[in-house]
Amino acid sequence: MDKRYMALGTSMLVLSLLKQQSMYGYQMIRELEQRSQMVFRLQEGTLYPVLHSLEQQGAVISMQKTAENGRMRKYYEITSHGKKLLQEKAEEWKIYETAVNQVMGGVLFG
Amino acid sequence: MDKRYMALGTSMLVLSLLKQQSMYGYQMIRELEQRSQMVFRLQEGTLYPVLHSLEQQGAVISMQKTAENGRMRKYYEITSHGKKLLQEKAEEWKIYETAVNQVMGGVLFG
DNA sequence: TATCATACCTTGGTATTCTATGTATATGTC
DNA sequence: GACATATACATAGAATACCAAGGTATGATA
Repeated sequence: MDKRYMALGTSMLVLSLLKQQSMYGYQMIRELEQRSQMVFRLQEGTLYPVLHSLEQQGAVISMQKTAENGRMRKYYEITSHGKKLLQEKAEEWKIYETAVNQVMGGVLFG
Repeated sequence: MDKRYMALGTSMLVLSLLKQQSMYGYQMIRELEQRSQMVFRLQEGTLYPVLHSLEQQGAVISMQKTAENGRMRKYYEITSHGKKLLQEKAEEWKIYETAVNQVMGGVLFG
């Protein structure tokens, strides 16, 4: 994950994954890589603190489960508060995206 | 300026302003506010260090001028190196923007 | 049994931006 | 003339986001 770009919040991306389905941390890292075509390579040192923080805020809840393969996994589920938070962040992202493109204007080519 | 969002680099926005015309610092702050409809409210404590850093990198050059009103102004001009840098950043921005929208998918509404 | 992939976690550091502050000049207003 | 406001530059210190590097532990593979 490139520091210059991710400051908008790993939390927004994490919440948007969890809105679609409950997941465990390790899985989120793989999912983000896939869905972003390797643009977002989330580090564990980034993700786990973010998850803990989101749980403290009440945006997600966690449940320990033992998978078929015997491994321990900590599944995270988004709460209604988390959904509201995500909605807000998504709106801010749209505003931000528009503003950048407006300023960049002629520089962009696509 | 909201810390969560500007991490992509004030420098990209600054360079894109300077590509269009030479400007002095104070002017850039006003311009960015206008062009982004007040989304980007660059702080002086952010801008000036960025300008100094860009100058050190050779992405811009500065010239002191005294304006008609007698005020001192430090005009900045983008160099060819700066233009190349801007082009790179603009391409990264496009990649990043696409990736976010891909991950966000259903969450976005516009 | 050694190594790899999975799965969790924390500590310490760097980079970016903000807040707060300082200096100085010009302009408008009372 | 005095004072506030806008212009115009600058720096120091704090906050934040993210990463790099390390640790623990289990299951699968060779």
